[in-house]
Amino acid sequence: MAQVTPPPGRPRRSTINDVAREAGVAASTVSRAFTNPDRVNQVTRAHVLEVAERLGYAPSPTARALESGRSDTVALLVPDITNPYFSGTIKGAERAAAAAGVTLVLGDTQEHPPTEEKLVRRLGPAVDGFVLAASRMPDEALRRAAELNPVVLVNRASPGLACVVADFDTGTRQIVDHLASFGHTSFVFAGGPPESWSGSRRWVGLQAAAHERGMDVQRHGPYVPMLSSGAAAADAVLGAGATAVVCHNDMLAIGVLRRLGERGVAVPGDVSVVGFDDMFGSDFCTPPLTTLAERTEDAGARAVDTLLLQARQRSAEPGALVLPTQLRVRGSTGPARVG
Amino acid sequence: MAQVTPPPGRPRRSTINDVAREAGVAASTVSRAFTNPDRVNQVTRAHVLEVAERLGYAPSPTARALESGRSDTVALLVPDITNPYFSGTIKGAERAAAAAGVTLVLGDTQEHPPTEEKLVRRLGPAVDGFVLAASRMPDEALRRAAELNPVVLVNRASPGLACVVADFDTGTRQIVDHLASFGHTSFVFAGGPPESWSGSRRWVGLQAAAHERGMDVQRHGPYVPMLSSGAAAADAVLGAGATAVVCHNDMLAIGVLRRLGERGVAVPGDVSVVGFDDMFGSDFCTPPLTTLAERTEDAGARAVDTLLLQARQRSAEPGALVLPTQLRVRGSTGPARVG
DNA sequence: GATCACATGGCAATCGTTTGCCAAAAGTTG
DNA sequence: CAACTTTTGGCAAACGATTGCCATGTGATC
Repeated sequence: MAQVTPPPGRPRRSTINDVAREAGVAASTVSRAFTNPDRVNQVTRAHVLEVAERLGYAPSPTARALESGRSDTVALLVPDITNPYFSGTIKGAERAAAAAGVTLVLGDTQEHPPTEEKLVRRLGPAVDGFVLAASRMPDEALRRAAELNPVVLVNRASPGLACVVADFDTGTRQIVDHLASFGHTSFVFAGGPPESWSGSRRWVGLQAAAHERGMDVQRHGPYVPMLSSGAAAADAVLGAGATAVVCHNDMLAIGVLRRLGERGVAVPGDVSVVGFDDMFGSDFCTPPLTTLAERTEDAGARAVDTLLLQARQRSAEPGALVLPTQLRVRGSTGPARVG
Repeated sequence: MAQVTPPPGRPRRSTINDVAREAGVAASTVSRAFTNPDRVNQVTRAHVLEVAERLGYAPSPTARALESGRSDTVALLVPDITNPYFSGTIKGAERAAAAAGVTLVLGDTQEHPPTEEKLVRRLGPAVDGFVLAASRMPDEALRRAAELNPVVLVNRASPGLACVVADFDTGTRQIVDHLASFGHTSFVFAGGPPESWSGSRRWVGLQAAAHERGMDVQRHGPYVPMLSSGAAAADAVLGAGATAVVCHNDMLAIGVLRRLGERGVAVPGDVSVVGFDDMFGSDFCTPPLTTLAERTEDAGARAVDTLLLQARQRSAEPGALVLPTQLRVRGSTGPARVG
């Protein structure tokens, strides 16, 4: 019977069986040669590996996952991939995943809770767990997701779930101390989206610290954290006659800087500006931005590590890992103007 | 016989068989209800879907991939995830993948060809294809990879492979025209890594355009395209007494701007600076950078689209898709200083 | 040299789907 | 109403690995 000659297509990828046949052993032996070296004779193993190499064989993660239940894949979901703030988290997660020999699946939730839930549901059966960065999902949805898959949150907390968060309490106090040291007695907070967990933590921290120091603080916004929203925020700050503004994040802060520049307002002469995130670009805008840096790369890496721990050993320890923040003082803050 | 009661672990995810049993149909019917609606009666289908919903069933992409051969997953490999230049490509790829209902796996090759090859080999059996952005792999390795998986390159060309590239020929001519219009009669190119395909395309284009216009151009470098390399590049430019410098990319260009600022050199008064990429931040550095913008987001999206086309129908058309570039003229370029 | 343990390799079941094929049921046609 | 087509659902065989269990062969021990 003539073998069907496949038309000029892609050559079939060789499987464990091809290797087994070619090496004259059973498939199970090939499998063990790869995953369980002690279980097979050294010389057999060497031979198998040699044949595998020659055939260009690589084990199929898919088939492996199906049988073993582990996919050695973790998913990282971020609200907006393009936002440079998340670059660090992504990088860190990538690094930790690569170090652990695990594949990273990246999802963009578009700041949209339903999209996030849909992704979790779709990816769930195929990954070993989720790192949800700045998740917008309601607690209830998070709880449900965590029933089926290990979940670690980044800069978001939810009852019973492990998370990695920045130390906003200390960080915001540093900001307030810094402003106070320059003689500011009040400031404005230009707030971001109400659903943002980080945002509310920041506001709470700023209020508390301001209160401790007897400073006056008022909140404006919410503003969409984009450069273009900076104009509105800046104008509101000027309208309020404030000597300092702390912005929801650097994106907004840089937008504010721009607008102030356009309007001929001196920074920090007339108004001091502070941001959050120390995002890429914050050190080369004009003036360079004073901002509270988070260790986002660490956060991403630690989140993945925590997740893998949780997934491999089923020891679910829903602890919170708090990472220190650091105030980077640059040119956008200075002495309060008098009068 | 007493059923083994699982200790307080994660509840078992329901499978197609659970749904089938609960709905009183065969597993194949459930499968078809999801993937082949016409093949099953409307009311049966509705019932099955209802049961599936109730049980929180989601098909396992893993099992599906194993049988069907398609994983509905594509991998995007970039040299450096953190580099904001790639954000656009990543975003675009994500968008196109999401639109096609396909999962995106992200890999960071760390600008390291062996890492890239290892990733391709490891991920190969589990994905429907690769988008390789600014791949550093030698042509030969690319060819081998493309034998086993569909591959689409971004800003890299290789014989027989589909690619999406920026129109550097036109773009570089625009840069040169722009400089010439300001009276510059020569300029320096601060080059990037020699392996960079984009980099060499840029250099070739600049040379050709300069030659056409009778301008003099010399190449310095290579420089590692990071902010910190800007100092060396800037100093070299000053040493050469050039009136204009075109940098390998914006990262380097901004580094150059900084250094020139530190040294009290006026931009564009003394020296004009041009970059490539229109990376995030290029519009709010000081002065804002004149740069050649690529449509990176489009590139990522088109690459994924091309890849899926190639993967689904096995029509391998190794065409090159050339995307237009756009010169964004900002504050860093101006009239050549005289003398 | 008989006994035993251990190292090693193979058999076969399994993971959760998809899909080719067949059979039953339903509808159509003359 | 017989013969035929079409719709619809089920059976069972893959897909490519992993892994529990068993069989064999080897060397160690007494």
